Amino acid sequence: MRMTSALDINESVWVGLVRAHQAVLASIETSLKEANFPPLSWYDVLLELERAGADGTQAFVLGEKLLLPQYGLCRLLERIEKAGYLKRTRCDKDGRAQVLLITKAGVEIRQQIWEVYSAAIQRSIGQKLSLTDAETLAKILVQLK
Amino acid sequence: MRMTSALDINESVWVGLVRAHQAVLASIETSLKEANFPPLSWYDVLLELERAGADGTQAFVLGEKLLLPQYGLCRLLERIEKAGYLKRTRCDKDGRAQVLLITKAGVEIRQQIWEVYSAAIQRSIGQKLSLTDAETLAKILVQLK
DNA sequence: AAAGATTGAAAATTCAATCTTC
DNA sequence: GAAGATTGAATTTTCAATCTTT
Repeated sequence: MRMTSALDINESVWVGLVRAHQAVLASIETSLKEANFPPLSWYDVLLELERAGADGTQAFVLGEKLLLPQYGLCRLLERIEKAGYLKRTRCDKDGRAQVLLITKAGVEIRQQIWEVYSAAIQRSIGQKLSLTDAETLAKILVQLK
Repeated sequence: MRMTSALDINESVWVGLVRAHQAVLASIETSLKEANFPPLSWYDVLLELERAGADGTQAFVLGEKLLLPQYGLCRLLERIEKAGYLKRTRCDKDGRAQVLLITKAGVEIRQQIWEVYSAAIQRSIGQKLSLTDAETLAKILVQLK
């Protein structure tokens, strides 16, 4: 009789990671879409800008944090700005760079999105895992970064 | 002193899931791109077709397995067929349906992709987790489906 | 030249139909 | 009418430049 090899277990982890990620993500994106809210990527941007406060954030710093390619960030910011949730301004210190500021409307939508978003997280994670399994999971996942 | 609430832990799980997934995925996609191989979605299709054997697979069954929307599957199959890795044929039993067959070239590329793919999995998972952590992780992730 | 940002064109994804067969 | 598949148009993503400032 054959034992499960170390090779197989890593494949199982990957398959599990893909399935779990896509299940939770689908649940979240469906909730957002039903509420007529923008996609999750907008939330990530708005949260970072809100955390940065009145000084704003440099665009390229945001890009590094969110692991977005230059053009990806640029086009994402274009759309969010067009929707009125952020402002892009030239940086005083460095003419090449941009400083990003969240608008009042941006703060409001971020809060509204969070209500739907966090409820979806509770539904798709909180209701499926025991507290101890959730804690164990969070601890192990950190090692994969 | 404040305890971590059950609410917070679920957020941590979600953040961990997103980060871990994207780290491993990035490693895999980078390896595939370096080797000039098609994206991962092609692999999933080819693997299913290879498993199905000489009888092939009905397209809509594949779509359900891979959780793809009708149009998404249709356009994916278009591209893979155009690359010569599968054939789409009308189903005898049901004129609405399609039977998919992997080609010889498809079998070959699937095998080549797997060599790169599995190596990337070992690097981004196997080298970061102990065997027991990997086993625990796989077990807990299944519950999130 | 390097860093930060932008853009045109191509490819992929999505939405909302539509088409064909049952 | 419903199931399976396709398609036109719109949006988003990607690649490969290009532009501006340091």
